[in-house]
Amino acid sequence: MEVATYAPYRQHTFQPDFNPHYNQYHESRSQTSHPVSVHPAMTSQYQDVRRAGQRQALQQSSAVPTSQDDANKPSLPSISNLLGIADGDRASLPSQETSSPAQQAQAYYSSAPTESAFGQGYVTVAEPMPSTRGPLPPSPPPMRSDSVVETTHSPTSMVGQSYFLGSSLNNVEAHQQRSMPVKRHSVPMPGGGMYTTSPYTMAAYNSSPSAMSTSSYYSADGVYGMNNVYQQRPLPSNFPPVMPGAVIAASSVPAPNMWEHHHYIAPSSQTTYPQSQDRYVCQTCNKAFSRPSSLKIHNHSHTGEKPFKCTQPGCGKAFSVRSNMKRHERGCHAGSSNMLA
DNA sequence: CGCTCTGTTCGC
DNA sequence: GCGAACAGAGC
Repeated sequence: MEVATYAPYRQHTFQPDFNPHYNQYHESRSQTSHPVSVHPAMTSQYQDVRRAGQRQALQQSSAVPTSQDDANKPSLPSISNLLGIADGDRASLPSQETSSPAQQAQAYYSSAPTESAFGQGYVTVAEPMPSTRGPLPPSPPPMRSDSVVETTHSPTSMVGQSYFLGSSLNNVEAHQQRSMPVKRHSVPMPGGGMYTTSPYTMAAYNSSPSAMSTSSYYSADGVYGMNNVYQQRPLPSNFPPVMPGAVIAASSVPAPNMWEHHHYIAPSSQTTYPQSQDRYVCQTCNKAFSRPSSLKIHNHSHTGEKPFKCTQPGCGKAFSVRSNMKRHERGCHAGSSNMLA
């Protein structure tokens, strides 16, 4: 398993999926107005990755490079090390070698992200990743369940990380669930636009309830507010986001218990990460927001609630966002005689 | 300092 | 034209 895991890992190094921090940044708007944050860049990257990731995920089963291929490919140094190790292991483990690409992919996801820092620590929010900018790159569906299982093994100390993990796991839009067309969603997570990811998300949460409860999944403490909005408490200021680099470094060390290493490293890397910005995660789609009000509004998209009704007499249109309603009035009823204003 | 409101912007 | 998200202004 470990060997297989490494190879895939490399491949996905840049996928936002694994980068909770950015994942969050959901979607990204290719926007322009966020000069300061890294998110935009990450976002665009993320989107690209996301799409590519989806394709990749689909292809992964067939496209997963063999260990040898990986060795030849340029990769992060740490990964190379891992690969080298993995290769060595493979020599001794023929069975793994023969494993199908799909299996490898699966192994990769499950073990890397979840078991180890990837899943939990690494996913933290630098926000965004699992914010987003979150939204993230696509992670193949198959691994989720496995990864979850792995998660259960992680130490409770990972709590904060776990929280993010959830958010990062999928920023899958509720659309999927609702079968509504997704727009920009980004997902912060791997599944990115992949609707298939939604299942993962849920699977991740549900599949290992015990893990969540025992591990003190951050969201567990959250409370559902009105409109099904999940009210999460802001992350602790000292919340330790794990840097991917750190994780990689950790992973580079061959160890039976990967998560232990990650756990160890995570703390040290905290200082390097910016405080998480998106502390409020939509429980439905795992999308993270920096403001509770944003989360509330976002929740309308899931509930279908449209509290803002057009004031125009003949217009019964309703909107989930007040500004959209105003826009509507300005644009559609600008000339209307009934414009009170 | 944190939140809500509002306007702007992006993507469809 | 509309849904959705973000950032700034104001409280």
